[in-house]
Amino acid sequence: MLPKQRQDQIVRALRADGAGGVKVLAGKLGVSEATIRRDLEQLHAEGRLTRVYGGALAVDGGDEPFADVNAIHAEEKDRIARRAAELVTDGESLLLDIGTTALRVAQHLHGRSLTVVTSNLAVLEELQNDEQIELIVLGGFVRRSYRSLVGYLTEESLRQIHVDWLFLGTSGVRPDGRVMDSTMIEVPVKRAMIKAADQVVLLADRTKFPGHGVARVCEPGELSMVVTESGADEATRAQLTEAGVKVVLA
Amino acid sequence: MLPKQRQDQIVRALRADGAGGVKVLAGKLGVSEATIRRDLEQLHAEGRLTRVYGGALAVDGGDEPFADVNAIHAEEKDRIARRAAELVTDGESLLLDIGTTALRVAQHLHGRSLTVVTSNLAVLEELQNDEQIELIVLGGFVRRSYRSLVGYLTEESLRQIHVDWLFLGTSGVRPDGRVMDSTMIEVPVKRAMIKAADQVVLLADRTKFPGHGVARVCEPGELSMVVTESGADEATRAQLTEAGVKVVLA
DNA sequence: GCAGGCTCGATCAAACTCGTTCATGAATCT
DNA sequence: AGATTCATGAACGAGTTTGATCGAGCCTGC
Repeated sequence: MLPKQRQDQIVRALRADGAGGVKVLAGKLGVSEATIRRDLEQLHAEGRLTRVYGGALAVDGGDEPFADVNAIHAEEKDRIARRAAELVTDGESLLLDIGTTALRVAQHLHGRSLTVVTSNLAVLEELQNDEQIELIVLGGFVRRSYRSLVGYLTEESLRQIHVDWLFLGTSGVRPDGRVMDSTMIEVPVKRAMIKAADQVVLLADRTKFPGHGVARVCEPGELSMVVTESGADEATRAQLTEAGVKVVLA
Repeated sequence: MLPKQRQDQIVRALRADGAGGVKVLAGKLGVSEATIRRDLEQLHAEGRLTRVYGGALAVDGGDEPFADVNAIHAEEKDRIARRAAELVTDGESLLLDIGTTALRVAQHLHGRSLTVVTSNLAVLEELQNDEQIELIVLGGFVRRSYRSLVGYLTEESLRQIHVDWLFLGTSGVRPDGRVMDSTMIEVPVKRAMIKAADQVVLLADRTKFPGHGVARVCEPGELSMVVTESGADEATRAQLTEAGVKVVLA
């Protein structure tokens, strides 16, 4: 990427988020923090952003809280996401589900050569400026509360593609191994996603074992792998293993 | 290949990708980096691209988005966008094209009860938090430099929907009334958009009359209306009127 | 108000890019 | 045929960008 392009993207990223930390920007754009600092200095001199300690603010909407920049990550959930990201080899394609779980996976994909397909608007924002990643957005109706795309357009788009990996979130896994979800409207999309992937990986921290949900997404047999953590209910894990699902502890 | 041909191709490549590095262009065109540098120097002198360290950027010519330097005709372009937004009645659906022109229309839609369909990521960002608006995103490959979605997924999504209004941007309208675009890759998407709308409205400020572009988007007869401003070339306007297009001055 | 962790700018070496120069070969002119 | 023009690629020194490192300064929690 050209230096000028990178600087344009920094400005764009700040417009989207209101603010950005040096470390975050460096990760997003795949360069060192030193380079980001130099860019910020230059852009500040040009009046295209406001430099602050730890990062920069967008120049117009500069009243956003900067606290988010140093937000603390939920360490455990992040470990699961990191483990999931390690499963994928460069050059492969993956499908990221709706929800924060999938967003966390996306955060670990920066700088890698991958094709990412998603209906998750938070993932789109996260990876929008990452040149390395070929990003494909599924169509659909914007569901603001969940920052996602749903509906028949999404399902139709899924029928047009096929990927190596699917990373699926869930509201909970029932004791018999069935994967559940709390919102009906997402279920047809999740089913279509399962059909569009070779490997279906479920991401679920220990609080999802066992868990509830009104809508059944799929049977355990439809999963290839479950990434979870130690502390997840033994019986449910056994049920999954029996169904031929590989259970990985992050 | 002739030098002129090669230079045209460089300009075309930049329009498609937004920017290009010397090394990348040399590889693409099968010549040495020295030759590319000489070409870039010459094209820069002709104003057909912007030279930057490491390569070149596409020049702001067509309905080219997000180059940050478009504060020039902002006032006039905004008047056209406002006029366009007034055409739509609450409860109706509209399709917004790629580009800054469509983004400006979106900025005038806040708070209204409408269904907005788009493949423009800037429009998505603009309307994402507007509860009143039902927002539908077309699928597709993310084209970062233009903040848009393109490709067969986009076209396929367009086949699934139909809207009342389409607001179309352009790089220029030829003297015979043909609507042109500067980037080939957008054309199939724009054609699919035209098919998916009852009323096709072209938005074009006076600098687009007459204008050029490598790719033909549609014949004047396919348009329902053109919103422009006084000062736009009379002859071209007459040509449009003759083709049955209503020409509105903002 | 103190300690520990971050962030900062400065500095340096390595990698990259730039414009210039020169030699080569093809096409055109004399 | 010989001379001239022109585009091209290789080579080179100068200038630019980048990432790593380091000491100084700033923030936060105790």
